[in-house]
Amino acid sequence: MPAIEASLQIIKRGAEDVLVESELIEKLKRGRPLRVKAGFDPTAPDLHLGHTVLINKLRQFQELGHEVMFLIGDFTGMIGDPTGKNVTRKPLSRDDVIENARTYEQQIYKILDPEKTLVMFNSSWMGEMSAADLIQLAAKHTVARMLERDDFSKRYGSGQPIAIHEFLYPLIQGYDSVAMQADVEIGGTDQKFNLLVGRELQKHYGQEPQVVLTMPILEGLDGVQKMSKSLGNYIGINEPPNEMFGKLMSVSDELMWRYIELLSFESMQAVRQWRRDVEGGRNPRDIKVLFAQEIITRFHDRTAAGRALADFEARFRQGAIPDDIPEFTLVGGEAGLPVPQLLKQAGLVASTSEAMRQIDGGGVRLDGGKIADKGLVIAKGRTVVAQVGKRKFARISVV
RNA sequence: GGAGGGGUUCCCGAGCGGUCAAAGGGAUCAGACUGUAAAUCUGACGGCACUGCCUUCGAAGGUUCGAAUCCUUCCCCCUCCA
Repeated sequence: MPAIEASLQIIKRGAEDVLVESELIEKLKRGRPLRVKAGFDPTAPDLHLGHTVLINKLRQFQELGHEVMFLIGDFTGMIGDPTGKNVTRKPLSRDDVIENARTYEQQIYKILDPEKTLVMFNSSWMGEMSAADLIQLAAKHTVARMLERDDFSKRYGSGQPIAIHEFLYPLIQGYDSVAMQADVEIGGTDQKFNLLVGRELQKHYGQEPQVVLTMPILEGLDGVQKMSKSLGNYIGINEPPNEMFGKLMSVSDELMWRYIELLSFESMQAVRQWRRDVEGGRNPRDIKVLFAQEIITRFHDRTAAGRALADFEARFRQGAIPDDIPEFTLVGGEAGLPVPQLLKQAGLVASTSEAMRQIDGGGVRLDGGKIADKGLVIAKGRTVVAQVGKRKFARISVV
């Protein structure tokens, strides 16, 4: 195992907070592998780069010889969230959870070492807890302490509803640490409160409290809100190389540095050099390209990364149509298929109304040429390449 | 248990019998400019068989020639008191 000081440097890289650092040093000094916990929601099996900030950190722990416990919070997922606002969030069945877990494994092992990763489910201990046990657990915390949590106090203060079960979630998450005997728990900064509840509960249950390590939350493509699937501002790690490249290139210059800091495996020295280059007049775009190549190589491979770059250059420097675009065969009437219909059926727009607006706004091209006539009909037997905006393409045959 | 306030289109938020598919802002999309960056400017922003028609203002009924706006019941949220 590497020297304590070196380990500490790696662990702290990019981290927001280490609570409590002296305790971490104590734990490291003992020389045995630490049990490192990180919890994930069972409902979102499509991982995006935001999730990988945490997973990258877990990987670093593994490289230092520690044991990673990847916790899937299926218990709460199976209860579902009865809050009125989230009606879409339906309870998950046992099968859903297992399926999701499998998808998780598939994805996280692009980063983590399967040999050193333990996948766990909190239903295995929470499922056996009785109502009496739960009340006992709830008795270990007070409402006042719960209201210390930032979002609770804000919501309470501004008259937003808080359902009782929301108070239970931090307790359950904290109890997971007890059941898992975690030495370290990693989470986003937004999880800080919950992670600290784990420390409290561990003390109550006679365990040494875990060290809490928080990682910054990665902003989404908009640069403002956190990256999340529901906000649509994410880059999924299973996305095709071209998509990834396009999205990474659309990241703003300021945000780019944030992404590099939290997602790149480049050394700190290399990143510092990039910064100096840009300050000295180098186009930030060049750095973005290098970074995008690294990420695509991580989740696909080097060849795919190269192809994505070449495709990108062709498309946006020379206005060419990309190679692999979705193909559709649509059924038209006697006369053929009106363009708004065609765009809608190919999924390029959400409605024919939108299609018409896009045509009015000059955002629609057929075979590379802008069209202005909303009534245009594509005759049977023709094949056209339709384009809406800069990035949506489809090759459509009308039969 | 009692008293009061409130639920409007993706979000915030105006409207309080006709001129309302509903002001304004944000988000979003498209166009121009670019480095598919930012900023800026322009336009759009419920749906459709689109010069018209259909469905929206918590839900269901009702009054009216006409309702997001008035009435009734129900559901949900918040505040204060207990």
